[in-house]
Amino acid sequence: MLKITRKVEYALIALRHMQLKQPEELTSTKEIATRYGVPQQLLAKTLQHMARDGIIEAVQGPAGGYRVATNLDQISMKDFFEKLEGPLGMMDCYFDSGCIQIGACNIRVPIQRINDNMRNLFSQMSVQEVTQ
Amino acid sequence: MLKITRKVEYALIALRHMQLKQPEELTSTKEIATRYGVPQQLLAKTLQHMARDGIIEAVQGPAGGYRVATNLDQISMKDFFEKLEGPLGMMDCYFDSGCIQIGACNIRVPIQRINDNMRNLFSQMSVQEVTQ
DNA sequence: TCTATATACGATAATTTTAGTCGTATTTAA
DNA sequence: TTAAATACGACTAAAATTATCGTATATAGA
Repeated sequence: MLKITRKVEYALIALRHMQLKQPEELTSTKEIATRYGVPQQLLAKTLQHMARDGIIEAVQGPAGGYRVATNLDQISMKDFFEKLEGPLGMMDCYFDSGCIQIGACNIRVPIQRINDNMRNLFSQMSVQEVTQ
Repeated sequence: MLKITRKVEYALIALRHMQLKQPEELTSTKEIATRYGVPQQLLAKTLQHMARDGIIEAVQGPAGGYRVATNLDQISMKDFFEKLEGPLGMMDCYFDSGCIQIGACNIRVPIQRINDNMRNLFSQMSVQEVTQ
């Protein structure tokens, strides 16, 4: 319960690794995969995902790789989570209204309150804070 | 990601339902299951679990049921989560040290920081606040 | 005492989500 | 031209979650 996914975990590992280098320096998927013992293909997809989202920048071809593209101070953990995993809610009904029981449900409002607290927590935390 | 389980969801529904009654009044599993369209057997196990933990009190036999046993003001959402689901960590390595990569891992400390924030959030939130 | 209705609980099955792999295409430096 | 890198959809495997089954125990009320 309340666990982060490997995708997010690998993304954070990669970002932290890249931040230890010079801003312009490139890092390949393979380098991170072997360094941290992480499955290369899954990591690759995660890095491609982050590149699409503009968090990192991709350079193709041999001697290519990735580098941090954004000021990680400007992106919150909430946005980071949502870019990688979609809407951040402890229950699906926070966004969906697909729940049939929604009329009978007696905890929708309370759960939203908890959820707001959690979203607020991660809104105030930058990726920089975590990976620095 | 970062979702609560049905067990916790059903537990909250049950607690909130019981709080709408007089303190001594009993509520059966069936009553809650039919009222909120929740699977009775799973709810039953959850209520039994809460009874073992002293959150609610069980009365056996026909016309039996459950009632709230604790002052829900005195129990935090963190403790509530942990009673029902075990240790509350966004990554297993927060508690376990089974991770082989633990030496190479570069985000253990950062993740612990996030985790501490989340545990702190739920430590300061009482069950009463949520279910009142 | 018998019966119906309730809790107690371990074992197992079904479902859903997450994690990981495969195959192929594209890019580009050397 | 080749080798090493990113790009990406489809598929498979594994794990976690959710739900059900079967049986035992308790007890109020007829």
